[in-house]
Amino acid sequence: MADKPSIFAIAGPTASGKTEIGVELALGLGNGEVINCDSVQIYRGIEIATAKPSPEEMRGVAHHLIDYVPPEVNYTASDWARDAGQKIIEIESRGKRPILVGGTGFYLRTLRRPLFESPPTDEMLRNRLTRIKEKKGPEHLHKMLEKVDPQAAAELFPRDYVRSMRALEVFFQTGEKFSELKPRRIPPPEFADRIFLFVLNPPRDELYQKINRRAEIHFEKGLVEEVRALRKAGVGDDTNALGAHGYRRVCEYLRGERTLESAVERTKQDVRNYAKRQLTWFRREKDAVWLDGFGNEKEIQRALFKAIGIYE
RNA sequence: GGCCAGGUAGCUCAGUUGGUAGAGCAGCGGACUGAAAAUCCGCGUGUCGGCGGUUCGAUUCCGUCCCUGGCCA
Repeated sequence: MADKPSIFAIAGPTASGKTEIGVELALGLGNGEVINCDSVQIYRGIEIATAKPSPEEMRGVAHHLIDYVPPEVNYTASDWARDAGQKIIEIESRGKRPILVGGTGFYLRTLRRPLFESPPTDEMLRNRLTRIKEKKGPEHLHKMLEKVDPQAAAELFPRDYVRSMRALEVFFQTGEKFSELKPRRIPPPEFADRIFLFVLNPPRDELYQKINRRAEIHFEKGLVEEVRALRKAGVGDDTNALGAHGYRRVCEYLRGERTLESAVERTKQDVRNYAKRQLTWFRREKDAVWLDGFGNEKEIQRALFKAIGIYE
């Protein structure tokens, strides 16, 4: 265990400077390679509003799991955990150091503590359940779940249809109850306890200002045109890719459901609320080491280097 | 300058036939086991524009002043 090196993970809210400090760390280690841990940067073709690192920002550091899934595919946390796990092994086999960088807390948790064995999403079934939800309301799915798996239902809020739906899907696909499958944990991968998590935590008001500014820049840089082109190429409004921040609101605008101005404002709000939820998520990761500032600040970078024992 | 309508939570507003007030949004906290940039749960004290007056008691009625918007000069 001591013979294998640590794997560092940089997390934190959107716009907190994860990319910068991640690259800095890779360079500091001398042989680091970044593995993306962001559920949207995964997708190819969606660019402007995703904060994907540019070649200049990468500064020669190799980046993995970016731009490698077509936008019409719905990629999931378990897909990422599988791919990231393979990448870690592959990178280490070449004698390099993988660094996980990204703000999708669920992905990171799934990598460290694998989900229990359950079938992949059945799109047909999900569509059917979605139609039931739209027709009879989210609570109806919860009522259905109460009948087949009362224990799982008891742990969910009736309106939380995403979770009711998944529990129903698992039951219909396997005949087994979600609540009974849940304790059957898959053991964590070998590298799980070599992962050391750092969380950026900039001052809230500054973070929000940066988020607001960023959203405006995305629209100025042609976000609307990008969405138009994607839709023309056949990417559906209901895909994960076009559900991302900015994209989602632009789709509503293009469907005539809101004004362009309200799309900009609503996007800012979406991202602010999301940043807050990310912080809530990472507070739950008890082993995380918090870095109170933006990742592009020298002081914060020094704090990180000091914490992991790299001295300049 | 005159007339009218307003000034109530960070914003938009509701309300109190006089007993010091409440929604939405924002914001804050939380949950999260194959959609996670998703989905869901919880949290509402603020000189009710200022100053006087009437009243046991005024944010509510009266007077006056200030501010905003509209109309008329």
